Amino acid sequence: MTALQAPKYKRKRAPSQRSLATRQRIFNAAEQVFADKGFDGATIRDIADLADEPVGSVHHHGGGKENLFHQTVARRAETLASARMNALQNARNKGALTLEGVLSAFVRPLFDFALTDPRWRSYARLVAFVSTDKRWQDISARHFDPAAQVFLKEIIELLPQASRPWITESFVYFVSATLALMTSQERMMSLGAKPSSEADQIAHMVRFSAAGMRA
Amino acid sequence: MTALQAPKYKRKRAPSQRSLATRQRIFNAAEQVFADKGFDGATIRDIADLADEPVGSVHHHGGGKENLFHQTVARRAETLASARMNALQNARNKGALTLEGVLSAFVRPLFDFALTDPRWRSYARLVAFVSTDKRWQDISARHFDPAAQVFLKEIIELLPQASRPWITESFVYFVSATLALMTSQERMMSLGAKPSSEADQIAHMVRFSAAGMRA
DNA sequence: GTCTATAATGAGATAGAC
DNA sequence: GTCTATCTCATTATAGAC
Repeated sequence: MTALQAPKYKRKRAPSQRSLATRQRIFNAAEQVFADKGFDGATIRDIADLADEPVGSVHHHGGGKENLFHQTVARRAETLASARMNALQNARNKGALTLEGVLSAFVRPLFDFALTDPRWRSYARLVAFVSTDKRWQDISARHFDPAAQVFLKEIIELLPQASRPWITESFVYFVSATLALMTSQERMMSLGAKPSSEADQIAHMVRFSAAGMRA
Repeated sequence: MTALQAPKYKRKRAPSQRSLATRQRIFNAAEQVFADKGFDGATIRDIADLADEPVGSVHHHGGGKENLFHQTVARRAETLASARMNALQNARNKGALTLEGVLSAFVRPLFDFALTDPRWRSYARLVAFVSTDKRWQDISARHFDPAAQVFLKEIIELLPQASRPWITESFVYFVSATLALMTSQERMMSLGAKPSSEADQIAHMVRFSAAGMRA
């Protein structure tokens, strides 16, 4: 139940186009509902309604609520990890790496994706849920930690005078600020900030975190 | 249902000692269970079991799940807000305010309380839940924003050259780092940090945030 | 105020016709 | 693969004896 479900032993034949389409609609709906209400707050029925599918269909494709959740997170994880690694490589190619460059490479892909596909915005909130709930630590470790480790290593090289725990703790604060950026727009406004443009906010957050790490 | 329940119109007589005691045990249990599992994940039965009280009793004292949640958050909110204001005043009395001093005054009371009463540790996690879930924005605005506004104003005076949105956004990152400090111990370890002492971590976090704000 | 029993609802999951 | 109907269980909430 903690492992991702193994592929079916032998698939008799390839899934039909229609099957793939409903499958996608179900996962899109699951992504949005889980992002909006969290795992416990979401119900299979919410998802079924949003996908405009019968409840049984959600079970069929998802294999149960928990499994559906796993798969929903996993679906875009690889894409995100690759994009982050690519961004890091691009930053390297442009000359000497800076701390800001590394942090940007970690953050930007998520927001760039969201610009063209709003579904990535839901996925980002979903990532926030997974990252903050101890219950999903396994998922987090499997899908997000590997990339985090690479970035962490890069930061350590850029800050040779800083201690290892300092950098790790700082990195966690950086990630939490990233999640806050994705989820706390209302909170900022309730504290009286006129909303800056998102691009500005990202730049701010990166600057904030980089300065914090160098302290 | 969004407002805190009004005090009973006319209480016939004062609650007995025994009643007050069970009431406290119920709220202590609610605090812990809500902090561990969140609002949706928690059940009245979990709370009743932990308090060693019958389910009906939890309903009687709590007035329904949502009301119980509100009250549980409210119970310590005033104490926390006052302690923060006192800490700020103490910092002022010690001489010129520094940014680090202001941030410490905001963060430390929560951890100081937790040192002598572990229940405050649950409450801290509860605050994290409330602060990150849009659904509880009202509670957050009522109980935590007033103090936040005071601290925000102080920070604005200390950083006259910084823009208002910059400071607000930075403050949100600071708060998110505070919450991460309270909830992400495991995450830091899974990223390979040996745990620093809590006092060190708090000092780190304050230094990180102050440097970020000044950037 | 306390506690037992029970109502009423909504949840996840499954069986089986198509 | 799809979809309807149903099962089973856990939940919140309440009624009413003590």
